[in-house]
Amino acid sequence: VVSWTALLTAYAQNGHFTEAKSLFLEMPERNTVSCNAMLAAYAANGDMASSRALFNDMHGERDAVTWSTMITGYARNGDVREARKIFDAQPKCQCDVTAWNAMISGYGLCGDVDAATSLFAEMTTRDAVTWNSMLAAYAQNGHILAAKALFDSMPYKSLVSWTSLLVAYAESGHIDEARLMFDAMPRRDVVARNAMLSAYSQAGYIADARQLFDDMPVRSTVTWNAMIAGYGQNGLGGDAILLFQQMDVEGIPTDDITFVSVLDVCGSVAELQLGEIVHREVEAIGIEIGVTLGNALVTMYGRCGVLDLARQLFDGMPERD
RNA sequence: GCCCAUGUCGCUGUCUG
Repeated sequence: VVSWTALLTAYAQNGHFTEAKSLFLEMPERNTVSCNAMLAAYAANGDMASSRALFNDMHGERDAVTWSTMITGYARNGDVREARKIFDAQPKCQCDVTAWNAMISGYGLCGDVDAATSLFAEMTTRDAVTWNSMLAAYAQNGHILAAKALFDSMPYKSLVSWTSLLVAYAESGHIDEARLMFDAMPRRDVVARNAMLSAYSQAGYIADARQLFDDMPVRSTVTWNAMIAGYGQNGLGGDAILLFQQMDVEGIPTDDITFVSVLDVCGSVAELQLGEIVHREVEAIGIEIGVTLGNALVTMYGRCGVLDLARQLFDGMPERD
């Protein structure tokens, strides 16, 4: 069961929902852990109805993970009310911090900062994630002052806390504050550096962004994506394209967002030829063209004036939003 | 008794703009 479940999760986390599902159905044996994994897989695929059906079947087989998986599933699929119902339906003796944390995050996600705050206040046992979840709820909903106040009162600050606040400053246009946070951080990882890189480019400080990029000891796909998007957003489409090509040369793994960013640049500077090359590359690599990539391709062709191709792609999309 | 599978917090993107 352990290896079947591990495989199921691997499929689900790489977007192979169909394979995950048939694996689940073919498993010789299922337990709470494998059912929990499938609950999460359904939720990641937006299928809360199936998730709920399985949850209902799990009656005596539910554990703490089951409950928090359902809470997160509903929250991420835009149904906080149902998430809260699940939260309230938990056996009361089950004081699982993770479920509380998930519920706070759910409220943060849907913008209900007040509900997050009161839940946070009710908690008697908080862990590091609890504090960070509350911080994120403030930070991601524009409550910068509240975020800062909470940050200052936090018993333990992790990289997550620092980065959350840094991003909140950057996105509200307080680049100097963001930079102060970055400089004051006790240590920095690749996520923190990526956040600062984006902060620079959002503020138009593209040279600082590039400097940071060059100085980074470790770069992730997100780093490259952020730099490419930064060039694009600052009107430096040529540099964006160069960087994309360098990614290829250096064998850096790409993802959907890489292609979306590059296609966006192609569209904005009407680089039809490169857009077509990227399109072919996407197909060559065999990435599935889902809504995200499909939208980017349609937009790119549209901006380049190739409306018939844009329309053809649109018609061929298996899913649209 | 211990180890291996599942859940909660921070970074990048397209349309609407």
